[in-house]
Amino acid sequence: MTRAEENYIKTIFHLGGNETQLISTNSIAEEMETKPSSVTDMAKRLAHKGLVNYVRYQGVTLTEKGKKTALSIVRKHRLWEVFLVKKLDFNWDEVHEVAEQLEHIKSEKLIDKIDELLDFPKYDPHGDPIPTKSGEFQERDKQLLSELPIMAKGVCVGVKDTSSSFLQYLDKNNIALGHSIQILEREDFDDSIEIAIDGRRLHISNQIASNLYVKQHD
Amino acid sequence: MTRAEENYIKTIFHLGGNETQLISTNSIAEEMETKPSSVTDMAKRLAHKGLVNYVRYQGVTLTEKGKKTALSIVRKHRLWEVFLVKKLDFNWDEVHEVAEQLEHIKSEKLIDKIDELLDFPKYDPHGDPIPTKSGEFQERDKQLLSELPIMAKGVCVGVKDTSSSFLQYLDKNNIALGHSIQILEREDFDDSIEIAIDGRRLHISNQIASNLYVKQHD
DNA sequence: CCCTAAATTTAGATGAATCTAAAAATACTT
DNA sequence: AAGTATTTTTAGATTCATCTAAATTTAGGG
Repeated sequence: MTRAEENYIKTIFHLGGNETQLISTNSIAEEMETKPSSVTDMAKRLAHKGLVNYVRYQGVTLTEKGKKTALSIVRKHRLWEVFLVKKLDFNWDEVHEVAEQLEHIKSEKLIDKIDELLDFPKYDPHGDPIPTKSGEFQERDKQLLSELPIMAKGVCVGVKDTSSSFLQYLDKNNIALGHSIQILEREDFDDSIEIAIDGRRLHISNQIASNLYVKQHD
Repeated sequence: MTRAEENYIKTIFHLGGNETQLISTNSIAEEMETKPSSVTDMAKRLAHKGLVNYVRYQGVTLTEKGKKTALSIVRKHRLWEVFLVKKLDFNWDEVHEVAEQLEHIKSEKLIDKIDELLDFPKYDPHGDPIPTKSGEFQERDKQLLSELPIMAKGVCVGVKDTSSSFLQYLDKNNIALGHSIQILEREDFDDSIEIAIDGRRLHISNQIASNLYVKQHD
């Protein structure tokens, strides 16, 4: 598999690879910042290799083989992210681009050893689950903070946006995975919310709240 | 820089990149298991980028910029090899291909952190020196075991051949870097030698002896 | 249900990296 | 010094991954 092929497979997976619904060439192109015509070309190539089902003018879905490939890449990406944070003291906002390169290293032994060195982590630094070696993978039970009812409590378990600027905002405001959050008030006008976190009160916009995942508890 | 360009620069360096003498396209092609015509093409491209001096029908040498690039790649390769052996328990005969991929990862911070994690090693698992971040690099004082005079003693400091089969031969016979070796006898007929190592006596062929580096002592 | 707008694909071009086969330059040899 | 052998380069083709511009298909609105 070439690097480009792997990147397409990964993108298709992120765009809904586990479902049966077709992913449009346009959405792939947008996500990858490339042109739809390039996606069409690649869709044919991937279909030829048995990694996707391609229906002209409709879109693509991953085959079983494609899903397996995607999970293996996602596994590598997320394990490398954990490695960078835990072993090399990278901050969680600077791991993405490097992991983007490391995920293409071809050595089963290498990634298994990294997994072992990290003591088989279940989640990456952004709270996303890490597929197992055998390809098991389950989304965590979570919801967006913006969807939590008023007065409800939850633990911060992940982020939707992983951009540097968002993660740095969270750092600056001392919001980290594992923290408990309670929604105190919701402003009707702009859906901004007042939260309690770590004994502090904080006012955050809806844009922030709709990029933070929490797991509700009582 | 593309991966192919980096690989050419690295090969030219290994073929005598520090000297002023021109490296022939043929020797590069042979080393890289590619065709001379491909090398010619790439030589032009690299010359255009200011990484090599290319003289038609004569060969190439690295420019200062090319040397700096080569040292940076060699540094990455050797640091990754140390990482694989020291942190992930790879054997020294299985690190080469993986390091060959890892050396192309583009992140200055990553390699500096790896360097730090390993406590700034000076030599890779095969005894080759690791260039510093600033590009300082000096070959170790060493000679081939086959060139040591009779009764002379030396410490094993490196290997010339890094193939799996050679390294596994050394493992099997308990010859490792750091061991002391004395030459007891040399057979005129085939230049094989009898050595003392670790209080054992061992008979080794000239082919083995001429792939093991030692530093002579008294 | 037709017609336009949007999405998608085709056709043709480009650049990187490679190859083969033929031509050119250099090196050897007598 | 001439002729042959070797090395190196050129020319032309191929594959991957991409693009632009034109053509085609699908979808939505009156």
